[in-house]
Amino acid sequence: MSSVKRTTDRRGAILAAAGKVFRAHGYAATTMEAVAAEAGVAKGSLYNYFRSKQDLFSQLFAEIISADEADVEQLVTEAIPADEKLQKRIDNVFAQLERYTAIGGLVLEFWATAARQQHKGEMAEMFEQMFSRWRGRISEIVSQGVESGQFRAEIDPNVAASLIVAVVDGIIVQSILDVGVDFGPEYLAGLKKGLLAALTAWADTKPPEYNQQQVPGE
Amino acid sequence: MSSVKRTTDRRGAILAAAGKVFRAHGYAATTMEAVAAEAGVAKGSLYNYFRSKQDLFSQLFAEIISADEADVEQLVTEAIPADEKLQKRIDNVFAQLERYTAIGGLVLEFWATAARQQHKGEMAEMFEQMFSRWRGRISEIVSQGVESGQFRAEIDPNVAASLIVAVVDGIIVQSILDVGVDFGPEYLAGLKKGLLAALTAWADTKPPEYNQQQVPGE
Amino acid sequence: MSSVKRTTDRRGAILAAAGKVFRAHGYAATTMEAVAAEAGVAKGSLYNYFRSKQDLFSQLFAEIISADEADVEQLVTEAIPADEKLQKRIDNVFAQLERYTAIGGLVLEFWATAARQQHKGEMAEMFEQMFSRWRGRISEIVSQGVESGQFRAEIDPNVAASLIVAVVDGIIVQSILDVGVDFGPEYLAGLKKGLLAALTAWADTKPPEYNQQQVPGE
Amino acid sequence: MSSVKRTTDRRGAILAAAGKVFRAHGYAATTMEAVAAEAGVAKGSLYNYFRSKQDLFSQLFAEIISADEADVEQLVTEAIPADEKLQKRIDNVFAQLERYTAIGGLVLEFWATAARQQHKGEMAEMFEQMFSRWRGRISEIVSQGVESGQFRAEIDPNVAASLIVAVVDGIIVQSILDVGVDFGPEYLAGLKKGLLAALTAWADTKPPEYNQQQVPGE
DNA sequence: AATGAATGAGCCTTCATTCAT
DNA sequence: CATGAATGAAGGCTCATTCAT
Repeated sequence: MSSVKRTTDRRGAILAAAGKVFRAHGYAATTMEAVAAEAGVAKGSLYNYFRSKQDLFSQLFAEIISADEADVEQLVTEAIPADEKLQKRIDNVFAQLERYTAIGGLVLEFWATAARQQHKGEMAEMFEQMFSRWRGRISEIVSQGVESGQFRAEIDPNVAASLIVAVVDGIIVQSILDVGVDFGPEYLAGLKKGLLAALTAWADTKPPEYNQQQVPGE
Repeated sequence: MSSVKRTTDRRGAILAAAGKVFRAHGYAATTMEAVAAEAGVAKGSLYNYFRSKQDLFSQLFAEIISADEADVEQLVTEAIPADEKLQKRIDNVFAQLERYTAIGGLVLEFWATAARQQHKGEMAEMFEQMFSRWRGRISEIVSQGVESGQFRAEIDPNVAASLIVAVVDGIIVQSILDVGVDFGPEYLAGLKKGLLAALTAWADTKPPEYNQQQVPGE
Repeated sequence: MSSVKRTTDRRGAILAAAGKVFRAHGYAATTMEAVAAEAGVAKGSLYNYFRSKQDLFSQLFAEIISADEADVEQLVTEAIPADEKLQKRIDNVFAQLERYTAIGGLVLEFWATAARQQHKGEMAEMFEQMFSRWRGRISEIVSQGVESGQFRAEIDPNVAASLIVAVVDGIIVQSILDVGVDFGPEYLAGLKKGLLAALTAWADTKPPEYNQQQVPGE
Repeated sequence: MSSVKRTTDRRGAILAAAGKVFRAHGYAATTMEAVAAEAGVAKGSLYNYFRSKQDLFSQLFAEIISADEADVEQLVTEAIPADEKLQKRIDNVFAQLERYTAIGGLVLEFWATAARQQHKGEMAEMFEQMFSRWRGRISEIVSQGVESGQFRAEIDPNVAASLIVAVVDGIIVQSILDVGVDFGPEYLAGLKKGLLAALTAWADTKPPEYNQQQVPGE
């Protein structure tokens, strides 16, 4: 019933091939020929489905992002305490760290090379939306926790959400760059404990004393 | 009076120009011609100082990293409490967010495009060292805090350090991607408070229940 | 009627154009652009048929050599006396002096410029084979003459063949270098007479007294 | 008395270095930098002695040719029979085959690459003169032999000389191209015997029957 | 829709030559 | 005369894109 679909799902095949090749070689070093070869089609055929290399990349990116949507959407609506929701989200990220690393690789790829030029606007928007959605969901969860009294009242859910997203992104970056961190159970436990502690406890801080430095070519 | 020798310092000029152009256009989209023009030298002159485009990029990257060294090194040895050290480091990052964003951009650039190809090994090593150093320093600070009783004893300084680095990196990434976050005083305060709370308080956590999903082209 | 298939035969056209341009300007001074222009194709098209300039040159050379094969091969098997075979071969060379000059030019070109670098081995082999074949054929003819009693028995067919090839090559070289020799009928006659005389007569010789001299840069 | 000269014989040093490098790498693949390095001077200094790369090559070539002059000049005037003179000349060539190979290599180099472009005329002239002189000297020797009755009267000294030069050139070419010939004593003996036989005997020949063939790009 | 040969703009790199010191 | 950094023209090669079949 569903197997007849495959016969001519050229677009999907190309997209999959593109994902593979872009991740392996990077945007710039990926040739349309390589994508075609991986997809098992002729070079010219690519242009029947995508206007250009840029376009292929953009659509691939959009595809990946939208696939991530449903997954997270459901979390917010579940009927469990906020702290468990957070932990569950973290667990998800770690369980799919490999997957997020792959996506993240494409993100970097994208940012670094493709986002410039013409599509800049269109792409920046995609990024912003993706992050907003993320942040929004986390923010809701934190709000729920604050309202239920689980989390401290002084907490600004938006700031907290931004920071939580930042940790996760930072972890993904470290994973992508393969920087020698062992993301084992202790790491995961440490992260969760730290996070909840930060949301339930609160500490005093000092105001900063600024100083500056130069970067070449600034 | 000390050194009127460097009448022009071509190498520095080229490096500065390269930093500017690479950051503006990305590695792949940067032409040697553009760098030369920006530096105010002839195209051929670049090759009197750098063997290739790759080499130029690598040396630029190395330059930037090494410039960051001294800056952070001193922090560890200062005679102030661990929590203040951490806050100071955070303050520094925020104060120089623009600078770190620039560096980070180059890092992404680097990872995404330049690190592949031949120099992969050499470059991966540079990355790993950079992160290790970072982590190492933070880890020392956390250790100091644990020893002095400021921070909770259960904390694993290495895990904590990794996480702290992750937050900071995540923030830098968000800054680079310009994702709509306002890194104002509240954000800074929120971060510092959360951080210290996490280090001084401690919470209970739940074990994860895993689930998986696919990425196109895997 | 037999093959309307090769509507354009790009490869052949490029090869022909390359032969023309290489001969006219030499390997180093020949640009791919010039070859493309001469062939009436776009610069990039050359690389659909030949991997590189070197490759183009090599294939051109191979083509020319192989074209020369059949021509000479038949001579050995013809049912005429050895002396006539030799004369016929000489006649052929003279009749096609222009052609051989062209080939020779490419050979010099080749030796002087292209054979260095990477393909040295592959190319040296081509040379050696070409010469061996030549020599082998002449050697056979001389052998036939010696066996039939036409030529003197003391003659070593291999040495004789080498020398005959040398004269012919020398003539081609002079023709290539355009050194002011008139290759008219008298010259041809003189060569043939001298050759046959040398093979039928035999003279006394003296042992050499050696002396040496220097070349700059040795 | 003569050793003070060396102190500043920069020109000679450069010339020697050029000979070495040109022979090793070929004209096109030789950089002025390499010549300078080999000569132990700075790149710019070359231009104090030679107008250009071409000029350097030309002067090197002229130098080598003129060095060959004296050597052969004396032979003609010696008071020995013509056949011995010829044999002596042949012996000389063989004794110095290595040297002639070196020169020949430069000749090919020159012809193949440098002779084109502007200096074509000047260079062609040098070639022609070199060959003429060669031929002239041999021609004289043959004349002497014909006059003294040693050689046959029907022989045209000019044609004979051309042919003798051709053999020698052919041998040098084979030596340069390193084509698998063993230039041992038998080869030398065979050459000398054949040569003298050709000059003292005489044979009947047949008129040629022409046929043609094509070269790609003609 | 599929194909893949053809295209040509564009880029990195080399190197002979110049010239200020 | 010596030096070597600076120059810039020139060329080989790649590859996204087009288009005739």
